[in-house]
Amino acid sequence: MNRQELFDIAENWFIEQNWKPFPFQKETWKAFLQGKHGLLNAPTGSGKTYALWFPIVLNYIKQNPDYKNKHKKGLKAVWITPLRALSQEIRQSAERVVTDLDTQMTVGIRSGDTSTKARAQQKKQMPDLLITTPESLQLLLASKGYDKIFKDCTSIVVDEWHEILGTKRGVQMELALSRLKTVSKHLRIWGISATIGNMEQAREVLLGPQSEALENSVMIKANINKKITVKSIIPKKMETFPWRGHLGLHLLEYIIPIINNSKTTLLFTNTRSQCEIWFQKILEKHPEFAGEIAMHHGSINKETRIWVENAIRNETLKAVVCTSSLDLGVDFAPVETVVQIGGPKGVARFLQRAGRSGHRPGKESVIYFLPTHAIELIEASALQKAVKQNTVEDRIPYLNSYDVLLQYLTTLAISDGFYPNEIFREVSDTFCYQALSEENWQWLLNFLVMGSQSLQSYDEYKKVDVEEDGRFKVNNRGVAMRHRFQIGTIVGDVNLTVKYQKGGYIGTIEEYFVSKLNKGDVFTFAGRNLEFIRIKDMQVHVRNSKKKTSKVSSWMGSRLTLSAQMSELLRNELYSSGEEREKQSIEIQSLTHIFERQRRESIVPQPDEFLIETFKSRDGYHAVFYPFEGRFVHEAMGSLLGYRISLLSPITFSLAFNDYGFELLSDKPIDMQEVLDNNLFTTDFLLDDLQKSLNATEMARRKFRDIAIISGMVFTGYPNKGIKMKHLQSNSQLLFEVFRDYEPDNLLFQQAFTETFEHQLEEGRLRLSLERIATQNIMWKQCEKATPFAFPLITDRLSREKLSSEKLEDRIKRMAAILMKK
DNA sequence: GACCTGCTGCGGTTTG
Repeated sequence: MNRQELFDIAENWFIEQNWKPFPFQKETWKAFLQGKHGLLNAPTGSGKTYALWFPIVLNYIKQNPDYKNKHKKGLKAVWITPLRALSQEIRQSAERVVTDLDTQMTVGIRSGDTSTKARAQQKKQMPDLLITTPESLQLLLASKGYDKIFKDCTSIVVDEWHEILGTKRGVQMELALSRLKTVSKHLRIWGISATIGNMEQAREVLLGPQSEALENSVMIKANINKKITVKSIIPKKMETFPWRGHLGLHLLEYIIPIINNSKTTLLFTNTRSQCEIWFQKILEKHPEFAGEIAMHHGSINKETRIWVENAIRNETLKAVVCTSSLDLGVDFAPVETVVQIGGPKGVARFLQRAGRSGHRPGKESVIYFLPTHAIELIEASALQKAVKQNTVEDRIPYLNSYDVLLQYLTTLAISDGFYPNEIFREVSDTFCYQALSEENWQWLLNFLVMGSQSLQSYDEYKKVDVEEDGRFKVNNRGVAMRHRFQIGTIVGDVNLTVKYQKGGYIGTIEEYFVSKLNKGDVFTFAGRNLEFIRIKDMQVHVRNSKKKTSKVSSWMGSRLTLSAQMSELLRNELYSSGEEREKQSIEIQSLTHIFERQRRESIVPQPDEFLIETFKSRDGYHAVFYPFEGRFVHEAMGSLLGYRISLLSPITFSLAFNDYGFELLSDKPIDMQEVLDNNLFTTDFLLDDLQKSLNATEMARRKFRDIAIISGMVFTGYPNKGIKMKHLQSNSQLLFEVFRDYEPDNLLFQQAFTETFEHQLEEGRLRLSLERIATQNIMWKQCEKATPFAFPLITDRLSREKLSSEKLEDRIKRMAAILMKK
């Protein structure tokens, strides 16, 4: 069958379905059938699965003209999804293509949800088309004879590539692909990605920089312009609208008509506790919604979440309060309206959420933005622009993640073993390890065989043997077993399960929250009021309570920072406040009185200006700086500046920071003129000063915990045996200290610092923003008291507390105490 | 003078 004939089949199929073939699908089939690799830039709900299942099956037909009589069994294509929950839908589209084209191909899913028995069965006879996760793919690479499984695999599709690109799961994917390129001789690699800023780089990471695959590849853009309408909720009485805060409850009544006027509404909150509070408050103020609204976040029991998802689909719910747990996942056609409560911190996240509504081709997406404090209205205005200009963030790929590489090498060593030369070539073709030196490679190999220099006398770190023919192989079954348990790069927090005494799981909660509770205390979780009874076997036993309570479960998640794009948009909106009123957005207009007050007491900076405010209060001498660069950069810049000032004359500061700026507070006045004269914002010796200024070691220590687990140095325990937090924490800490004292050139130890600077403190952005400040005029204003801009910062006691090592130790002690009790 | 903080995701024998 030639290509044209195949093409006709496909086209007819589309006509029969009464679907209009989108040009991008034809384009994809064409490129695929020509043997090209590619990256398909298409949003969810655009028929992207058909765009690839089709050519995959057509290609099989092409290679087996007699396919109806003689079906050739064996794995032909692998579809990678980062979310197990998406597998079913992907399977359905595959099955439809397979049956409609009248082949006998089989479709299967392999993930953590697949039973052990089914997995074993599956390995004996692989389905033709397999849907799986990055982790399960690695587990396949960890089994003997994996090369035979993948020998005739012709295609691998990485779905939602933008989601995993900037994560260690992405690195894991790069490594798997580097192996499969060799094992599967006729492999086509395709990625599917939503629009991101660095689309070209996304392709490079997927296929390998300077690789043959990249040369023989295409980028296909679906160009489906979705109409998105953003509506900001602007309080009628701005005068009483708070300057700070994050819950946004004072605007609760504004969303009631929105919920009433729409079939189904999703309310996105930024944190799980915020989600709990909003759910509770809506019901409290509007009991008529009882049974019609629900809640969804990552700590709620899975069954409940699935129930909620289905209820959305069946249109039995009016509204769901949720966190980003509903960002991705099953498409909810009935969702008409989306509300974002509080700043989404990034444009992509906002668009993603907007796209959850109006999920039908040609339908408009509507998203309401509910600000939680005054300055967030500037963000609202910025988001309006962002949507118009189609701005989106980059996803920055990881570089040199030695921990993931060590895990991967161990994976290969427990299956068939590997020859270093062959694997080195493959690995150094990936984006992540393109700069991997021969010397570091040797270090890693040595680490596998000997443990590191300082761990040589401990046998548990000697995992891999070198065979006579030079093959690296794990021969210890215990090592192999434990490694399989621990494949993956997601290191979760240790949580306790919350359940009723007579059974019935409600969800998970952090130990630190429970540690604050006493027997009989009532707290809100998963929308219920629960009475705390006891902790037993890592479980929190509770019973329902009618008592009122103000204790709402909270979790210590990672903190979101304003993205670089959002920051820039925000600054631009701020500058626009100086323009004529007609040119301003309604959000900026609504802030007029705040801007006026800010101008009265200080200034609103213009593009060429950098604002510093100083004033004195009961608490001491305040110096507030406004780079508008997001909290991470401010944390770094604040400590950097504090350190540099203290070099001029001894002085101690406490630091506070938020997304808009940072504050140095001291009991002595700062000689600001001296600060300005000494050019303290310079990028010279940046890294060095940063190291000295903040507790980089403490931050790195926290990063190291993940690295130690991913690289396999610390074992997280057997399934269902309960994880001993104490051990986990202390083991990785112990290793960290050993390396710090005896082996500072250890690559994993160093990686902890690299990750701290690049990912936590965003050194690159810090540098850029310092350079920007260098070109601006410094506007130093000596104020009487806190200005509207300064107010949120100086009252932010929470961010002022810098994490100290004592805190961590306290935490471990508490944990140990709990473990001892049981 | 305004203030209830901190997301998501996966995996859990193999081999004879």
